[in-house]
This record gives sequence, C-alpha cells and structure tokens, in this order.
Amino acid sequence: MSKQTHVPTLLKLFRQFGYEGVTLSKISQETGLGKASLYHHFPRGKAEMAEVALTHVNNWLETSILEILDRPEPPIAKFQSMCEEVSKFFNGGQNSCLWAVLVMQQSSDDLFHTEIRGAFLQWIEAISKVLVTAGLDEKLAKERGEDAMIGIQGALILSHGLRDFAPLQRILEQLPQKLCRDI
Amino acid sequence: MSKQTHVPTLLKLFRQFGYEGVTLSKISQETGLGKASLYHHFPRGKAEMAEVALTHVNNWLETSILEILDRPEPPIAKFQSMCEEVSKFFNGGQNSCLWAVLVMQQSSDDLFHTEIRGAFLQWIEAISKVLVTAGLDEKLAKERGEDAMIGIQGALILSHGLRDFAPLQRILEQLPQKLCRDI
DNA sequence: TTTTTTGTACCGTTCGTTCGGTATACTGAT
DNA sequence: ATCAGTATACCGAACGAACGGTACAAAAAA
Repeated sequence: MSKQTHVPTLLKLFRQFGYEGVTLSKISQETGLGKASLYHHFPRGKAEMAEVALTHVNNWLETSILEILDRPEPPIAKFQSMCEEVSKFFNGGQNSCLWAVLVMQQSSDDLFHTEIRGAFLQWIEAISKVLVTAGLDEKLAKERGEDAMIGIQGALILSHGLRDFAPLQRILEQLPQKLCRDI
Repeated sequence: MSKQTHVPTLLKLFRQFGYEGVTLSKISQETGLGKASLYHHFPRGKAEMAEVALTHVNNWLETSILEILDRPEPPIAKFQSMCEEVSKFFNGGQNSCLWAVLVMQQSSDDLFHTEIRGAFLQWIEAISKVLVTAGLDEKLAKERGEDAMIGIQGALILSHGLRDFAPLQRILEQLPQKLCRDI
C-alpha cells in the first residue's frame, strides 16, 4: 500500500473530528494499518499525518480550482465550474472544511496557519484576477474574492448547524452571478 | 465563588480550543479551581461545562440580539445595533464562535447540535420577521436572515485564517444596508 | 539477501473522573 | 451563648483507560 493511498482517509478523519479529536486508534482502525505501519509512512506522527491531509487540500486548490480560474473562458463560466467543483469537494455540504476546522483551534501549530493563510490568499487572488481582467476595479475585485470565501465557509457552517445543506447549495448557485454583477 | 463566576472562562476555553482540545487541567489552571472542585460545581464533568458555556451564548442571543431586533426602531437601526453587538461579542474578530467550533466536530453529542440548530433558527427568524414587517417577501426575508448568519460565520473564519480582522469588520459594516436593500 | 512493511508488546504521560476528606459558615435546638 | 447538625466550597491524591510514540523481530516483497 502506498502512502498516498491513505491520504483521503486522513483528510476525512481530520476534518470530521479536528486535530485533537483524531486519535491514532481511529486512524489505525480507519486505515487498517497498525501503529507501526503508520509511523513507517509518517515518521513524525500525528502532526505529519495532518500536514499530509492539509497538503492534499492545498493541492486540490491548485490543480482544480486555480486551474479552472485560469482557463480561457468567460468569467461566469469559470465561476460556475468553480462552484460545481466546490460542491463536489464538500460532498454537497456533508464534508466540512479542513481549513476551517484547523484554523478554529488555537493549537499552537503555526505551520498549519501559514499554509491555510496562503491558501485563502491564493484563492482570493485568483478570483480577483479574473474580475480585474474583466474590467472590475482592483479593490472591489479583492472584496468579491473575500466574499466568495466568506460565503462558502459561512454556508458550510450554517448548513452543518442546521443539518440542512440547502444554504450551501443556494450560495453556490448564486455565487457566479454575484461575482460577475456590473461587469 | 459562585458557579456562574467561571462561565466566561469556560466559554473562552471551549471556543478557543474546541471540545476535545480543552482539558480539565487547562480549566483547572484557568479558573484557579482544583479538578475536584470543578466536579463540585459541574457534577456531570466536561460535558456539563461545555453545556453551560453554550447556554451562556444562547442567553446572550436572547437577551442581547433578539431584544435589539424587537425594539420599536426602524430596521436599519436595529441591524446596526445588532452588528455592533456582534462585533463586541466576538471582540472584533479575535474570538471565534462556539457554535461553529462545536458544530464542526462530529463528536456524537446531539445535545449540542440541537441547541445550536435552535439558536441559528431563532436568529434567522428574528431577522426575517423584521424584514417581513418592513414589507419584504417572506421567502426573500428568510434568505437574507440566512445570508446574515453566513456572512458573520464566514467572515469569522476568513478573519482567523488570514489573521486579519478587516473582513469581519467590513461585513458587519455592510450588513445593515444589504439586509435593508429594496425596502 | 536485502529492503520494506507489519504485529506485538511496551514506554511514559495525560486524560476525565472519583474518593476521601478539610475548612468555613449557617442553621436550629438547647 | 453554646453546640451538634447540615450545607457549601474546596482540594490532594489517586484511579483505570487511553493517549501519542517506540523497540524489535517476524514476515513479505524486491
């Protein structure tokens, strides 16, 4: 079994239970690997396992989202594809966001925060760039990039809180139009 | 020392570290009470301490937010007061939201989820009611109530992620106008 | 054979929790 | 005023269980 094989399992666990909530027993059980095997693949232990999960998400951002936003298509089409990809990634709202989960807890790890901050900034910048290219004012474009992040993150939390995924779906449906208004 | 004395400390701890991240040692240290004393005030242990913190937040919602939204003032004034109260409660973005923290982790406790769901619904309903009274369509009003929740929650996460509280402040400044548009 | 992967047993630490008990203050009966 | 009785607040010490992590040799794969 390759190391990469178990990354989705790690991601699932960490975003479901948070860093402190995940135990090696759960990981062992969920992956089917003994502790020794886990430490063979991830010598630095639990922290490394979380880092790998986080890196996996950041890779998804770069290879899926940023790639979409860089396509030679009209802005509205890019944003629609982006929202579809987001909906797929979060399983329609059933999955929570690893960034949000890790960012919420002040568990001393600055490594997480640096990576997460970078990811947010990258995503915002990519959206902003699309809008600026389409003729929008720079400051307004950045605000709309932030609004997109806020909408997605907020809708994920509200959907979880209400146990009803309609809010996320509505936000994702409305987002492309909202981003492109006045251009 | 009364039981109520330590509720703010509990709230601070649980929203900073999450349920699993809080240890009785931390609570003992932060409250100045020995572990055994904690069990005098909260016989059901850690779970009860978290419940008390959650109840405290829900009381804040009812006595501060819902009270504001029930005042005999124009909608825009109510929403402005509400946003000021929210900003104060979250210390300009430095505090995170206990609802979000607890809702993120699927830690089996349905008691939390029921209370949190109720709180979200109450808040949304209160905003919606203000807008309907002002003449807005019922469905649209409910959507705007949801949008308010989404904006606040999302901005809290983004602000934490970026380590920059400007997004929350901007959202709170724009929210009253956004809620009242077209009425 | 050599290298990679795993099972088993174990380490020290910390977890949430409980036990037994002390100190103080307020009660009501004497 | 005195004194047993009760209630409240608190704490040191310890519990079993689970934590994250390690040592090492057997097993599997190359």
